[in-house]
Amino acid sequence: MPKYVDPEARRREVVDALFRVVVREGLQRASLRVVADEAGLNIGSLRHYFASQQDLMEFAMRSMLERVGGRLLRRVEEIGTLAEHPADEQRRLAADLLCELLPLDERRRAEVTVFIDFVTAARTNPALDGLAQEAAVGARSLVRRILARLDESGAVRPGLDLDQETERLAALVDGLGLGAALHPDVLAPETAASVLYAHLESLRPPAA
Amino acid sequence: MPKYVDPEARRREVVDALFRVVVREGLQRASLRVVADEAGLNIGSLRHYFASQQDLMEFAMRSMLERVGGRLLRRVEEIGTLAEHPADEQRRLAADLLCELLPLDERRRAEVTVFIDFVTAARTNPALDGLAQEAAVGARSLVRRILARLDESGAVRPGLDLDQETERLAALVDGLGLGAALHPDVLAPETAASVLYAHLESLRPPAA
DNA sequence: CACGTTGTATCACGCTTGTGATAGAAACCA
DNA sequence: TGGTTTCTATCACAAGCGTGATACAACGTG
Repeated sequence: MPKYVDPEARRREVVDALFRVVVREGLQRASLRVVADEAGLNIGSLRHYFASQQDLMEFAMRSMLERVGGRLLRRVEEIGTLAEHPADEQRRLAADLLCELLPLDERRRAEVTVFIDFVTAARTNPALDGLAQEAAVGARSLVRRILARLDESGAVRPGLDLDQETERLAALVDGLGLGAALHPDVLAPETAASVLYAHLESLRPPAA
Repeated sequence: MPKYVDPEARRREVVDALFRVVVREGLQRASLRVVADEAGLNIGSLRHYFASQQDLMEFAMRSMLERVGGRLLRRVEEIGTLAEHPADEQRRLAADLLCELLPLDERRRAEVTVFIDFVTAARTNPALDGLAQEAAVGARSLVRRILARLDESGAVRPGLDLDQETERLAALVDGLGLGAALHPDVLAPETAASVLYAHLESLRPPAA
């Protein structure tokens, strides 16, 4: 009982293929023909689902951001109200959450890698620039919310400049992700994670 | 009295042209023809100074790293023995130095931008990978040396894990540079600098 | 059955790419 | 001056690119 192909599923397959190509050979090698091959599709079929190359790129980047963003938001949900946990655990949970943005396994490594390529490409590609901007704002908003919760429940030193700390933490995560993704030999992913945990520990209130 | 062209100067001109193209349109658009045009040269002339495209890319990346690295080392020299200054100023000088890696003016913005493009390209370009590795190691070595000096002269809290703090500071600078270069509207370069200064202040010894 | 939609597959076109080959001008040296 | 090296300029080629056009099978629907 054959049916029409689910176009949404097809698009997802194509995007997955594109991600594999990007991880393996970089965004600049992700031409329509190469992506089509990787997806086991004819270029004509691929073009039936994506009107143009720009269209594919834009859709792929949006998909990536939605996946990562969705995962993060879901994890925020799971944690729920941080205030129910002891302060040590609150900071640990916050770090766990942000570890989603570090290349600690194959999945996350792929996501970080693809993210880097798209974000840098967005600088000179107007079609992607809006999404990159969105991602930057969204990431800061998430970090800010985490810090605010920690602050409200007394899991971090009082009187912190949350705006400043948001930028510091966001930049730290970006830098750790970048370093661990591009130079795992120089910065081991586990080291990156431990630095992140230590950073959050450095925000804890004084012992007395 | 015409003389033979200084090939070294010519190569430098070509590399400068390449940098301009990369800043303006991205590394991906920096083809031999485009770079030659930007340099006001014929592609044939360009190829007289660079055997191949890979050769040009490699030479350009090495040039960039030497420029930035040289500037940093020179500034370390200028500062000399940090221990001669009061602790507050030592930390400020350290931050000043690292600000060389933030896009605080056109020159630094160009350098950071080109750096990002080359380092990400290096991931899938074996010819550039060694240089990128070198840069990553060198940056950490520099940061480590700065922190060690601050530590020796008591300008930072005693008992710090210098390895950990090196990675934290290096990642922070990377993240701030990346954010401010790619999304200056979201992260103003001056904000990035102030975050960097604040970070070093957070390492100061307790008041008592 | 017939008809419109959806999906797959190919061809051709114009363009850009890196590169090999070549020719000739310009500069230097003997 | 003649000869060698340095430099500029151009052509041709194969390869890859995005894309428009088209043909045809597969499918769902009336």
